[in-house]
Amino acid sequence: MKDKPVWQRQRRAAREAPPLTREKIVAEAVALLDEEGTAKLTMRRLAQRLDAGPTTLYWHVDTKDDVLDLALDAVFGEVVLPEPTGDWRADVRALVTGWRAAMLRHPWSAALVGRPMVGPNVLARTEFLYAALVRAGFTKAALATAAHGLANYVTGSALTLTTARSEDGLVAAEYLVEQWESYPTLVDNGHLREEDWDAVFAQGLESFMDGLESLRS
Amino acid sequence: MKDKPVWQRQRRAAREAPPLTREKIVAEAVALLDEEGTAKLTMRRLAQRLDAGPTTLYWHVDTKDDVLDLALDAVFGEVVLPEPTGDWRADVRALVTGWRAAMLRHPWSAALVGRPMVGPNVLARTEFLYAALVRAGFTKAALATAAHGLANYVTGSALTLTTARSEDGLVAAEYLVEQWESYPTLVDNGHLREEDWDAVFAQGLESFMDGLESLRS
DNA sequence: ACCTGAACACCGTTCAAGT
DNA sequence: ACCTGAACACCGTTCAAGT
Repeated sequence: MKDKPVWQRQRRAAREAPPLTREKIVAEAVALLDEEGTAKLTMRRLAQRLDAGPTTLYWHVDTKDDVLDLALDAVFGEVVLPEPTGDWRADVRALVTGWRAAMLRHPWSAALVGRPMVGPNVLARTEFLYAALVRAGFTKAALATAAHGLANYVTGSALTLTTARSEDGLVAAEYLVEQWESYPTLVDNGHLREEDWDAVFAQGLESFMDGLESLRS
Repeated sequence: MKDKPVWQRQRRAAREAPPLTREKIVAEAVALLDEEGTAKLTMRRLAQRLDAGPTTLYWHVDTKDDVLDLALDAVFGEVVLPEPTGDWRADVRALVTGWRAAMLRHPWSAALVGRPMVGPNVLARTEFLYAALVRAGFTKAALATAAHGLANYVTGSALTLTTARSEDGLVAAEYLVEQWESYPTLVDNGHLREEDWDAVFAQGLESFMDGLESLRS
């Protein structure tokens, strides 16, 4: 029986080296998004970076939206789950600060929040948030208010900040200044020209938690 | 001199009837988005609805993103600017409630907030918000905290709600229930299964404003 | 089980040309 | 001043076929 020609053996070896997995696809998608942003994420370009044919991805994933969902959940995987301390405000603060930091490291992520978030990493963090609030004495409507309010606050803050920092955002801020006559209060108070976003975030979080105190039972 | 043939005169008349304007384009875009959602908005389909060639829109608008920016600003145009009452909480509550309602009437709008919002309608509402807060005694960092926090709270709430109500959102909620063992607190407390979203929103808003009181000077 | 190429039905946008 | 059609350089996704 005749042996296979060299080329074929080389091809096989080369191909066996990196068997594509869903994990690799997601990791590469995150890298692509970090480097070039949402608009540049294409199934074809993603496949190219993985040395795969453009249609190969569809064996591991059903659709491009799947890739985005998985990438977003991967970002949440970076959020460390804090050790519960017994102080609900400390627990919430720790979680939510890490949550925001992860989104800021991946500026494309905040804008993806308009899709249902039921990935395991998201749910684990949300579970922690609920658990911390339950321990603090929030129940029923008050619990829903606190949990959704806090989650909305973090993601909203992250989205506002990444938008403001984007190229378009900086142009927009300059454009606003030119319109002092129409929007004096905005311009005089530096809307979109904030410098210390971290402090704004932290102060708002404390204020919100202050306001939630009276909802505990 | 020979008169023009009939067909030509008919064509002209027919064409002169609806001269395309940016306003008409935006109105039609909003209608299309309301009916079919963001994914279905296409320059070609939009043009078709306006009885125009696919490339005609580009005389009135530079890019598809322009259309989206204009459509989003149009939504904010529906938010009525309340009469200032002297009670800062009443003013903020009125503004922010109308703001949320407008976004809920156009469920696609919340997900568009990741672009810089410097349209005249957005800015007028934001100016009102800042002015109300300045009247209430917020300045500097406290003002930025209150303004951004409240804005993030509204848009975040609207986004969470429209996402939860979407087709994918309902599927996601069912999927979550199946995972009681992994996320007991979430499932037991009806995360994503909220019924009275209006109450959750209102209670969170009051809590936040409670917490902001101490920042006034 | 995993990967490929060809092909389908679309996209946004440009531009020379028309009226 | 406003509109058009043809054309370019892409898309996401399907599917029969390969190994």
